[in-house]
Amino acid sequence: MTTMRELPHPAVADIRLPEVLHALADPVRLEMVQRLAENTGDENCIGVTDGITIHKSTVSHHFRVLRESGITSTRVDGRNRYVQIRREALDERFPGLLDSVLKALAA
Amino acid sequence: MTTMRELPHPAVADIRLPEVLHALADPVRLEMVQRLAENTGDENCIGVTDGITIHKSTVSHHFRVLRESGITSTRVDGRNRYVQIRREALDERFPGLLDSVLKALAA
DNA sequence: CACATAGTTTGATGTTTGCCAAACAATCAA
DNA sequence: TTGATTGTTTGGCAAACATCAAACTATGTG
Repeated sequence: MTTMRELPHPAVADIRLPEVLHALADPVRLEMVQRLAENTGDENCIGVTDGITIHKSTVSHHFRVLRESGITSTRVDGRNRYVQIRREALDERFPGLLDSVLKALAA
Repeated sequence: MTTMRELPHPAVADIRLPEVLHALADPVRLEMVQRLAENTGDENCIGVTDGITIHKSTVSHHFRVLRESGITSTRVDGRNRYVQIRREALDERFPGLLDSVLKALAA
C-alpha cells in the first residue's frame, strides 16, 4: 500500500526572518536550496546532495534545519522523502526574499 | 583639524552571499540594519543601538560583522564613527536582497 | 596636562553549530 | 524471514558565536 504523510513544518505566520536567514547562511544548505529550486520536485533527499561529499546524517540535519525554518516541506512516501521549497509560503511571508537569494545563487 | 578615513570593507565583487546572510541572521544585527536603513546617515554608532540593552563592545563586534560582510561602510570622524548601509554595492551584487529583507523587517 | 568621550581589542564563558559514526526505524524486495 | 534501502536519532567533538568585562587607543575639551 502507498502511505503518505507530511513532516511537521511551521505555518506561514510562524515563519521567522532570523531563522530563515540563518538556515540560508550555510554554504551546504544554500547548495541544497539551489538544487531544490531547479528540481521538479521528483527527486528524493539523496538526489539533492549528489556530488556533495557529506555524511547522510549531516544531510538529514540540514534538511531538518531547512524544514523547521519554514523553507521546505517534506513528503514521506515509503522509504523516500521528497523535499520541496515552500515557494508560496515564503513569497507570502517575505515577498521577494527567496527570489533574490536564488538569483544571487545563480550568478 | 578634521581627519577623515574609512574603515576597510570588501569590494563589491568580494561580497559573498553566505557571509551576508549570516550577518543578517542575528536579531540584534537585523535591528541595527533596520535602524540604519531609516537613518539619514547622520547618526553615530551609539545612536543606532539606543534602547537596546547591550554592551558597547558587543555593539562594536556586531558593527564589525556587518562591515566585513559588506553590508555597511564606516566613516571615522574624530571620535565618532558613522555607519551607513552600502545600498548601491548590495543592490549591484545581490539585486533585491536588501529590499526584501528591509520589507520583511518593516512588516 | 588631566579628564572625558567614543569606540576597539582582548580574554573568558556559555551556547550553538556542523560534522561524523554508530545505532536505530521503517519500508520494500527476494 | 532475511536482507537491502533510505533515511533519523543520539552522542561526541572541535570550531564558531554572542555576550560581557576590563584594558587600551584615539580624539576632543577644560
